[in-house]
Amino acid sequence: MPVARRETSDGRVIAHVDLDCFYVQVEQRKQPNLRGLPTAVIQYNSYKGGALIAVSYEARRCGVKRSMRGDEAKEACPQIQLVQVPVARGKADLNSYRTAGSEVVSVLSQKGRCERASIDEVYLDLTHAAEAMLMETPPESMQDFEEEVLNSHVLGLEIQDGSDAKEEVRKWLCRSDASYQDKLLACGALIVSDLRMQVLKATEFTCSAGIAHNKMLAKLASAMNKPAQQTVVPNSSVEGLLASLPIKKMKHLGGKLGSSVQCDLGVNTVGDLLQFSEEKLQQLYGINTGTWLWNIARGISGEEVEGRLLPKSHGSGKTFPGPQALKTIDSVQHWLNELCEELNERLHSDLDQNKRMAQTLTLHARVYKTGDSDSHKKFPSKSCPLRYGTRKIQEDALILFQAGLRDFLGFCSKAHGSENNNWGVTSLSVSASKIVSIPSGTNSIIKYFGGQFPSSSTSNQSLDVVIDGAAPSSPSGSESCSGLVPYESQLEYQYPEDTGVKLSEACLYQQDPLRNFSNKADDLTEESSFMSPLGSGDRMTRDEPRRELPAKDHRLVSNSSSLKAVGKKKRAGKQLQCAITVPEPEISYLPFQSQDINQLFQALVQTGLRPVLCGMLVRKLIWHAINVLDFIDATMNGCCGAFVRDLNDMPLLTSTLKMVGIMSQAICVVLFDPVSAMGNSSIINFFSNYRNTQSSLEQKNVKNVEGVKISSSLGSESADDGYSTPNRVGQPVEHPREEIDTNKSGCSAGNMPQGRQAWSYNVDDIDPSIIDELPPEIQQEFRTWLRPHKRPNVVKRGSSITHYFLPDKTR
DNA sequence: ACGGATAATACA
DNA sequence: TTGTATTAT
Repeated sequence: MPVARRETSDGRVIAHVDLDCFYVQVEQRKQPNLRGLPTAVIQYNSYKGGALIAVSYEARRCGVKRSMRGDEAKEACPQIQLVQVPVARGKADLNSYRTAGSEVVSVLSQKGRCERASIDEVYLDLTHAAEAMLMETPPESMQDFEEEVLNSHVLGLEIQDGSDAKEEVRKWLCRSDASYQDKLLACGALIVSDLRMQVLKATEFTCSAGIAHNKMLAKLASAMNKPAQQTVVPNSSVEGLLASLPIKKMKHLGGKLGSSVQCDLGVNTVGDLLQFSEEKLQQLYGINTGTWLWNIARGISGEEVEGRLLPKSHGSGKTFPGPQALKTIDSVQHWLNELCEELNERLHSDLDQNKRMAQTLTLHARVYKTGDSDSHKKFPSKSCPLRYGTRKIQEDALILFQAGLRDFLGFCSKAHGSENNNWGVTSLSVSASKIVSIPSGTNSIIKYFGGQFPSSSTSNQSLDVVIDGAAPSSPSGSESCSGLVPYESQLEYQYPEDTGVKLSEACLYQQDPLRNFSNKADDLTEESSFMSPLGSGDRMTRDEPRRELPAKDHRLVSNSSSLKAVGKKKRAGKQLQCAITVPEPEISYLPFQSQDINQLFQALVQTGLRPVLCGMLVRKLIWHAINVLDFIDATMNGCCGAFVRDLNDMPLLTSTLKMVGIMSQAICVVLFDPVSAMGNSSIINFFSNYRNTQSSLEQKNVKNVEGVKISSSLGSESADDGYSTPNRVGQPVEHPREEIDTNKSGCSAGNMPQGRQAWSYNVDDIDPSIIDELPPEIQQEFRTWLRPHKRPNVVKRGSSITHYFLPDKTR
């Protein structure tokens, strides 16, 4: 349910744009001879002519409906042209539609904030553009209008019989006695019609649109006149519209909730909800949903148009209906491999094109169980940190599946090989989520404060980058993972602590038997090596087997302007030495070295910004640092990354949450002063101040956490992956049990060394106006930290460890 | 258990 | 937090 916000800030101009039968249009653009013909897009030709997923308006007029089968469609409309969805790796490949959708977005995102709501829908916030037009060139001053805008539909505008609709629309658009809001909508209509023409020109796609004062109404309106038309919803027509709008037509009410509402309250239309008090609705449907219902009955919807042009997750899935159900681990592995390959491809596109990386891998499956009583039990979804590289994703996905299967089957079933007659997989999907931008944001901040950091000038030298060829990758291929591996044995597998270093080194450089067979492009990224700043000895000098580095692979070539390649050997002793290979040039981060975080904070304070803002900046920097390390880890499987992985690479462990705080600390220490992480350092001291505030309960938690850590070398290790071997270099962190934060410790100034100001802060106490002090290009990012979300339905459970470094997104 | 593949979001 | 459920196209 959307956030139920009460404010009726409805001077806004919101548009919803919807591509008409989008997949059909994409195919028709590919094959122009299909234009104007009744056409449908189908996938999987095999069964009953395939499933219809898009139907042209010509075909709809013939009575063809989506969710018909290809055969039925032929029956209803013999002339229909059926086009198949492209197939890749044995499954539907929707990429052409995704890119076509992006083309449209790039046109539509020009006149205001744009939210890509789905592959073929966007919301636009055109408030500013409309206001500007009203100021500069109001419709009433215009001589004539484009034909297109005169085709708009204006809800509630009476068109007399025999009168000219376009003339009526023209008059409505330039009514000088209209309300301010209506005038804004008129401007919106002009803008949207112009945008739609631009879309047509640039992409050859037609779309329909709704223009209203909020998202909900705009969405309703865009569906009212299709295809290739637009509809305006003036305030005056809202009441009438909702009064006759069936509940189920409303977004979010098309399913069970809508049915309940109809049932419980005995209502049919949205307007019928007007008679119920907000309290009543809340009492029935919860605080958020109740308020939301109360609002929509009045045409109120405070949802913001999110400025988001890209998807928040990527997924690849396939169903195996009926007889096609997968009955063996091997077949599951085969399909997982295909799905992961596609996912990997898309992740790499996203990385290349958008500089984003996903952090979580999730596996979903539908599995039936024959015979057993609880055969309706759902197969559990499982997730783990996402490591980049096809094979890693494939391995992890299989492990996740096996873990899920183990849960699903319970302990009853013995693990016998790969043959199992008890179950069948009817659908598989892998998805990648928690996508973050890689640290160009840090860069932008640093640039903004460029040169203002005292003594932080070690700059590039502080991060020495080694460009190196490949090191061996996992020998665990398909074969070592086949068969049902008992989950417990994976979990318990561990390396002896004291031999950690040697062992990992040995593993790291062992010859990979599969290496010569690797020929996939992505292997380049997963096989790159990464040197630890903490590792003993200089591994770079070892004459390990090395793959030639193709110069053309830009992923392995760093941009020397921001990252210095120091060759194979240079190790400057005590300075931070990170060997980093970046997937793209341009990536630079932390071009300074801070002796401790507080110094950074102080440096920021000296720039004149308010301390609370500086605290946010510090956090943001560290937050990006975390991303960097994840990135390094994912790309390199390096030793720095191993730090993180020790703490983080625990697929399937639910106690990961507890680790986050400690992980953050480890990252911080490693990034800022890894050498000192081995001994005493100002950072350690800095953090040790927090130990005092630690409660005994928290101590207990930490203890558990450590226990978990020791026995949690799950996943890659079980796959005998030299890279993923926990690369325990000495003691990971000197004081791993230091508390990270408590809800209120917030960092009282008394705890601060030398009585400096605290750089921590409490989001609740922040005056949002501080953001205005920031440069515009950063403001937006910070705003999202402060944006209040919804009232929690339940009282927040007190978690003793808050995320010290992560921005508090929930207020 | 053929409305498939994919995405977002709310909630526990 | 992870995992589940709902909704939509």
